[in-house]
Amino acid sequence: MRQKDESKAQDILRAALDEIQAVGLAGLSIEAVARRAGVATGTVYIYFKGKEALLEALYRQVKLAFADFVLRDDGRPLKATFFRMSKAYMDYVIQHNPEIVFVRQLANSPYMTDASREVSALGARPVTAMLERGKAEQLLKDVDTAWMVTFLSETLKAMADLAAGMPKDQYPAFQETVATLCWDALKA
Amino acid sequence: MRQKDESKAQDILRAALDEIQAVGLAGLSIEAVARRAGVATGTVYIYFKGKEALLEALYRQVKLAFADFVLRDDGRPLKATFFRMSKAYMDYVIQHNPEIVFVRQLANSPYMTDASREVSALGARPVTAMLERGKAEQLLKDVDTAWMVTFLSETLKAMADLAAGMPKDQYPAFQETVATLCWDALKA
DNA sequence: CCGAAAACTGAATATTAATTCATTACCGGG
DNA sequence: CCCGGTAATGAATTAATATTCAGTTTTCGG
Repeated sequence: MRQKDESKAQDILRAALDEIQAVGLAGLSIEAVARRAGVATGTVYIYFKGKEALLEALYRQVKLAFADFVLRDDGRPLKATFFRMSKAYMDYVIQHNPEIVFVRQLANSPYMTDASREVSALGARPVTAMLERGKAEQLLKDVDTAWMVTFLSETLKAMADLAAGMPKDQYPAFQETVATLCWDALKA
Repeated sequence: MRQKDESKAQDILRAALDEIQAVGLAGLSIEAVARRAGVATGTVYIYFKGKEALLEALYRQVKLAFADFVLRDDGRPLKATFFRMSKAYMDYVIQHNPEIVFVRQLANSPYMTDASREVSALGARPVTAMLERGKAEQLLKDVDTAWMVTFLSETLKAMADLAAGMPKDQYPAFQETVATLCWDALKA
């Protein structure tokens, strides 16, 4: 009996991501996704129960890939870890524009399910852990961790956007500056 | 002959805004807007050419209202001014949450037209002026002003969002905390 | 090589929602 | 108080697109 080709599921997710960047979540059609992935519309329904399930799977994949990219707290001195993670975060935003666009658009859409919300918290886990350690070591302010996570995530995201159209040679200095602003904001 | 009731156009725009907050731009239907505004679906088309025109009119109105919202640098010591403006900015975002949500969602959607992009340009002047003064007085870091403006605006916007569903009595402390984070980030 | 089981197809169907329009309700002037 | 005209209505129309499914192709074990 013939086997499902799992790389096809990847093709479809990738096609959906690119299509969303092109026409937005509101303008996304399964037909366009299928065409872009080089399969028939019906095939999409073999790999995903429906549009909602497809978007949920995509969200999950994007968020978990992100967590991998930013990497775990490696136990080096907090400030070094903080800077490394902050810079990695900005790198990710710049190198993965379609993913960022998708996540932003899904967040306040009717496709945002509770399951996706859970995955989102999971993706923020490494950042959360690092900030908890900083608070425990009294190197960071005694401020609600959830507030800090939002502060750091949203600030880095917004600033990385700013760097999108910047000459490459200015970027390292920019990155250092932004990480310093964030560090100064949160340090005790 | 019967007159068009212009307050009805306002009702429809308001209903669209609230509906978008409830179901997102992707889930917006004219029927739901009409129901919320207490008119028939056809009536929407008397006041707006179509869905796209409605959204463009709404965007224009929201952006111009935001531009009218002026925070003056009153010449008091910089830190006091910084805190007052930061808090006022968050107040604005909280009091106009539906508008903020709408603007964010439209920005990454196919409804974002060039006309809307033009309307968007105004607004950050008072913040810029305050930051320039701080740099001149050497109270703030010597960092590109445009970067600082983005940092402050986007951070305050993101954090104010977080406060949207917070018990009222926690808000003043939250506001103070966030303003302090931003001050510590930018101070020399 | 064959048969079967599952993948794959894409046209047909169902659904959803934007837009239209024939009809009715309402207002203001004569 | 009645009439002309516009506002308002909401069911019908149209358009787009999500989903299904009967038929076809591919793969794989024997």
